[in-house]
Amino acid sequence: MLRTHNNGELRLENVNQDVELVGWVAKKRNLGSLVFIDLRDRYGLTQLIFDESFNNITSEIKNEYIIKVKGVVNERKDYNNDLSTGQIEVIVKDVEIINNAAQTPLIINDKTDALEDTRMEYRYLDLRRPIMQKNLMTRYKITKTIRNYLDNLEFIDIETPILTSSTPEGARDYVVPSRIHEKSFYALPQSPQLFKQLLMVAGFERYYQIVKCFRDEDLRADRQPEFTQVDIETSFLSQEEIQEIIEGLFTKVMKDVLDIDIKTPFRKISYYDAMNNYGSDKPDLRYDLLLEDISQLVNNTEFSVFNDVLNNNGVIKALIIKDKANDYSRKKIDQLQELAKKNHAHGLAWIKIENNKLNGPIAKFFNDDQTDTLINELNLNNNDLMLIVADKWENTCNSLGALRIELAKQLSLFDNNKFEFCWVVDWPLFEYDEEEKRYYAAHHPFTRPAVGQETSFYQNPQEAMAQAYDIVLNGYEIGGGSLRIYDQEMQKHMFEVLGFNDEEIQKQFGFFVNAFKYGTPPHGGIALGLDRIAMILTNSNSIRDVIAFPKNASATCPLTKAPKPLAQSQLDELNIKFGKNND
RNA sequence: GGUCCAGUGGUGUAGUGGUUAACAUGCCGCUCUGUCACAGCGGAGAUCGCGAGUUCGAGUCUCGUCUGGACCGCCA
Repeated sequence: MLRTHNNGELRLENVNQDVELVGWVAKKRNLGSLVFIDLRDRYGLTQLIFDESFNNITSEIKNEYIIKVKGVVNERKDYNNDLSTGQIEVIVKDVEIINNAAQTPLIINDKTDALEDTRMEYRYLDLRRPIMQKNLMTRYKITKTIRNYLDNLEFIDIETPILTSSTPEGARDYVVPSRIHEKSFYALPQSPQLFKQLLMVAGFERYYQIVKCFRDEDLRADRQPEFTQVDIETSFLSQEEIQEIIEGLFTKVMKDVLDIDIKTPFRKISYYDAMNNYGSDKPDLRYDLLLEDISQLVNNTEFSVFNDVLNNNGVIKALIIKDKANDYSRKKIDQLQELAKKNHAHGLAWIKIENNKLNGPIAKFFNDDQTDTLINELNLNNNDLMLIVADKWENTCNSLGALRIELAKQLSLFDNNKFEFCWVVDWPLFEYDEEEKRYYAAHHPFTRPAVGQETSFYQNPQEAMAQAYDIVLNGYEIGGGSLRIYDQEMQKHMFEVLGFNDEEIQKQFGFFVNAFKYGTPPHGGIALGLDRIAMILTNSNSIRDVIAFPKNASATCPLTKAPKPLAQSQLDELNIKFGKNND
């Protein structure tokens, strides 16, 4: 052993003990005949002190060198309250350089200001920063807690294949060419959905897996092409029973990881209420700032945009920002308008309340009565600002929802140490694609229709609701689940609504549909996004900060440079040839 | 596929058409016995992502291109 203690554990009670420490040189402070070195390992920092007899060797020691020291623990003259070991130091009696280090391209410190690009290229150095170590340890704590919790509830961890079969619908698949079977490909799973349902058919009753999933779609700050899902499936449980299990899981995670007590049961909000009130299907409940439907208050103004929208089944909604109109200049409002347009609003109207009157470009369309109605019904006061979108329901909600989030940031409406969970329930079963003139499954094609709609969902698909539920934390969708169809006929109808004929069903999902013949239990489950959960619990801005080796925004790995071209011999073995124009 | 932002010593930034490209940090050297973002003094280090254009003159303006980031589409 190179050490008797780690760099985070020595305390006052160790004073006068002989110790041996090893670690990386985090910082050297040279005061001439007295040199301090902060020695770092994953447990923390310990201050070493060298007298002038070590001058030859301390001048040789640079940042990130690995050194081993023998010494005596000493009480410091001045405590450093920022360090767990801040009351002691080690007076060095002997030192050995274990390894040297080149100048690092980034500063190994929580406060590094290296850009993401540099951090990714030298990820192993980035991960040496205490904050990143803490993030990954938090992630580990989360998975460990989840495993313990589920193990105690008699869930069993079963692995499902990574090399599997491509399925239509859903995200683009990552595919892997088969060497043995020419012109055939495996697909990497977008989720173990079908396998976990088959495990229910098999009779395991309670399954979980913390598993990598793959989707070949464009990335975002909270989206990676490979990501980790806590995949859970149960038999014979109701939606409420499944939700209780998950609420228990998060209660335990929040307690064990952050020592925070959360309240259960979580609020349940229907999809339509979430959209109407928060302008999002994943509402951030840490603050109010609700969308107000003002369609009925402005339905007889002279403003043609409002009238056109109302005549075309659109809605007019507003965000009311109390007592902040003076803080919102024309320029700032224009920026908000850009954001609204990005989210598919045609425009953003605004009204400021000044001297108990409406002010702004559209104020002139309101007569005195309409003005009074608006002010009274909405309890408007001077210096209030109204941001108004008039559009199709979905566009109105979504664009104001985006503004709500932006305004909350600008006005500091939320506390980063607050955690507000909720369930979003009562989802539509289908979405209709106007261009392709067909229905798509809103959740996935194995979702059970709501109670009472089992027989009619394929006659009136547009009205069918799903027994699906998303779990939302602080405005992020951290999981989604549903009760599944377990009736063979119903599953067949589902595929029919989605436009599959018998032959296609057999070809794409035959193995799955056939399994339903042999006694399939009622079942349902959920998949939780581990990366997002870890991102939120570590207060990170991106899931890349809780993934050891993530891909960058263009889906490449800056460290290994993947994906890369293959050697010709490999291509030959796989029988892959490129066309003349794209070789 | 689209929109927007960025690219300047090792790292992160400033530089808004005009001298020798500035600052912080890191690095190197010297001084210093209580620092902990140590301090002080000195030093090295950048053909300003790449290519073309406008101009007497381009880090700065234009076009193209590459790279990175945020978002929209997409993500059942």
